Amino acid sequence: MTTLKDVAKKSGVAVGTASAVINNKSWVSEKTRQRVLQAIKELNYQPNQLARNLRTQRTNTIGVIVPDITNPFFPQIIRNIGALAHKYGYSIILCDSNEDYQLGIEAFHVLLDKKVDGIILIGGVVPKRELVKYLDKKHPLIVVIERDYGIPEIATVVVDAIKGGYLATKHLLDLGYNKIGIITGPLDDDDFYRGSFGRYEGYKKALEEYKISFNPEIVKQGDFSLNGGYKAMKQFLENNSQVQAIFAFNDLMAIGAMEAIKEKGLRIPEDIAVVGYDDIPEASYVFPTLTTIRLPKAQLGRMAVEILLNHTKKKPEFSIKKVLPLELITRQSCGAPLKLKSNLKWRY
Amino acid sequence: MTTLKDVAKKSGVAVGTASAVINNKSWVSEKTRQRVLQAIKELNYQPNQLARNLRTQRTNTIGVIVPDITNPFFPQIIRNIGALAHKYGYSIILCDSNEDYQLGIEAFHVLLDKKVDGIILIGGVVPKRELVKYLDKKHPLIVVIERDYGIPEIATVVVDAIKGGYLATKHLLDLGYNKIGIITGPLDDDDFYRGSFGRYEGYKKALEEYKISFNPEIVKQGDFSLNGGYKAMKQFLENNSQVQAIFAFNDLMAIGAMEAIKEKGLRIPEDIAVVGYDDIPEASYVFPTLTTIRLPKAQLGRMAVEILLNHTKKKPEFSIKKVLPLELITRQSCGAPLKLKSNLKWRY
DNA sequence: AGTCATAATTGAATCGTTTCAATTTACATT
DNA sequence: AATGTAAATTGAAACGATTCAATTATGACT
Repeated sequence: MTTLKDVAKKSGVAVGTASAVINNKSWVSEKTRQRVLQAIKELNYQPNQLARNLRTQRTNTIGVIVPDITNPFFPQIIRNIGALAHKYGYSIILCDSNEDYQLGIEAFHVLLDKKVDGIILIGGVVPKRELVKYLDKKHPLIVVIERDYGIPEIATVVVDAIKGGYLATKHLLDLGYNKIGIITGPLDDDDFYRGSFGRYEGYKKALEEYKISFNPEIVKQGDFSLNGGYKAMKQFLENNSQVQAIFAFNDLMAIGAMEAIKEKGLRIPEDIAVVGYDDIPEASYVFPTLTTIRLPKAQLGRMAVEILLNHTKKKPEFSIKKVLPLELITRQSCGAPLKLKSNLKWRY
Repeated sequence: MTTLKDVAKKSGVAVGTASAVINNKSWVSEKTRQRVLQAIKELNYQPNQLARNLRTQRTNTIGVIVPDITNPFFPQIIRNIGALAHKYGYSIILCDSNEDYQLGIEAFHVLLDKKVDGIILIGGVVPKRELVKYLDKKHPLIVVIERDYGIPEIATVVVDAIKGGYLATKHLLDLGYNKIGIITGPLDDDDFYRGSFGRYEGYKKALEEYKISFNPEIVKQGDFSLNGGYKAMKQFLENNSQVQAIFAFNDLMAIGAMEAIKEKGLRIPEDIAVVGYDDIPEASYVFPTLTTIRLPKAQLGRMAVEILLNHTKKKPEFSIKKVLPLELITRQSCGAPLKLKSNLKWRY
């Protein structure tokens, strides 16, 4: 291993000077700079990052925790985080909490241990109570995507989830569906609906606007997974709940719900319409294609990185919160309900 | 920041002893061990990993490079790598090369720079010529998943891809399809078919067995992406190539091909049958569901980690290669061709 | 030539651990 | 009590960079 000392010796300067060249401090004379550069090349010297990390207490690494890497929504965000971070010379340590708070907390501590320069939390991967414990201490900057903990020291990048929930529900109401079941995220002790709260509020707001009373019996809890959506939908179907449409709080659950509906021999949207949330790529190639709320995935990721790296030297003294826009994407899984259309019976 | 020195002072021992306690070396007496532990607790001491890393030249980190994190095949592997690594106290630095050799090479160098304890390459993310450059130098252990570079110093975990290609093709041949087009991975200057070579061989082997001559005109190059599959299929359809079935070298391209086929108003499998490769979750919920070759994704990931961590202290002196089993999963996208079935015309 | 400000350079201290040769302690044996 | 051996403990030297106060060189100006 060749070290800075070797470089210094070879080029006949002090290690401090060699270091200055590497970090191109302006005060090194051109002559010595060239000499050092030459030695670096000849010795094929690579600075040891570990020594650098120890001395500077920085790692050029940011930690990312995602709730479920197999949910196609997240890779889209991760890709953008990774690409932008790379551009700025940072790497990412990725942790998958598998929708499990315990794993999320563990991951959080690992990242603190590793002295990452910043942490990006995607979704509600760490419970609020755990997070607040670390705010008084010297902690790396934390940015949360798609979850608003309401903690001023933590930067937040979200979409207007209430509007999202509202748009999805309103779309169904406008088409004539009155009994709209919802499949939410996991209910939680101290973090209500794990951040799917906004969608929930939006749903209720739309109902209110259309003077339809909220019916808690057609609210089922999911877990943001395909299977969770499938199972929740099964409950709707078995309970003879008579729902005319379903608003699933993410696309994966929507697709799971569609599986259950098709399995039962019912048609989408003629018998039951479905709306999702996220707009993952799959939404446009499942059958029928899924109407959903599109989140700006690339922007969410990039914005989080921008915020993090802009404040990595010194913490911002004001609280940061960005709200990004979302939009309704209309596809096949919604349509006017049967009674308003032809009465033709046809099964898959 | 409280350091080991503080702990040592507080408990009245030398720092060497305190260090020994932390790394629970057996020769520390129970009495002093307790004293040190007590001090650690009272001071709420956390060892500084960066100092540790520098001193030991180890980081408890493994680097992972994937070709495309938005391809659902990879998150399944990543999850398993991450989970097992975490269990053994390791974190992963994830790099997404976006199917771009240049980015793959950059990622590789970043990982070497960061002094990761090992590197897992998934698929052909780094060209062979780049890899061999680093074999004479002191490099971390490298394990490659789903790609056989044929370099003894590099550990390899693959499936029997020739068998995979063979099974997929044979299945179609058995159903009566004779003209089977294929959509391969990217053709490459120095890395032929970027590791999709095995599937290609298997395809040819099956044809041979059925005495069907190989026709290079029905071989199209894809890029392992949905869109790549879509475009390749378009070519087949526009060229009036008369293919009766398609074997796409991964599921994503197969799904893309299905989109093109459906868009053209043709039926699957009645007009054109499709087989994929990987068995991503989507294969079972697209329409029609996709017949494919299932790869043991969890096992691939876990095996790579096992190999890496078993040899992280000292390099193995023999070359390691594991071949895992795969299987054909039959779903709706294949069936006997039209002439052998009913002649009913029906379009989507 | 002398003075002074500025530009370059030096090298020891530091970051916080682990490691290991040297030393001390404890205890059994004669 | 002396001796020998094994068990505990010590603390200085690494690991390889960055930082910064101190020093030296350079050149402009009188």
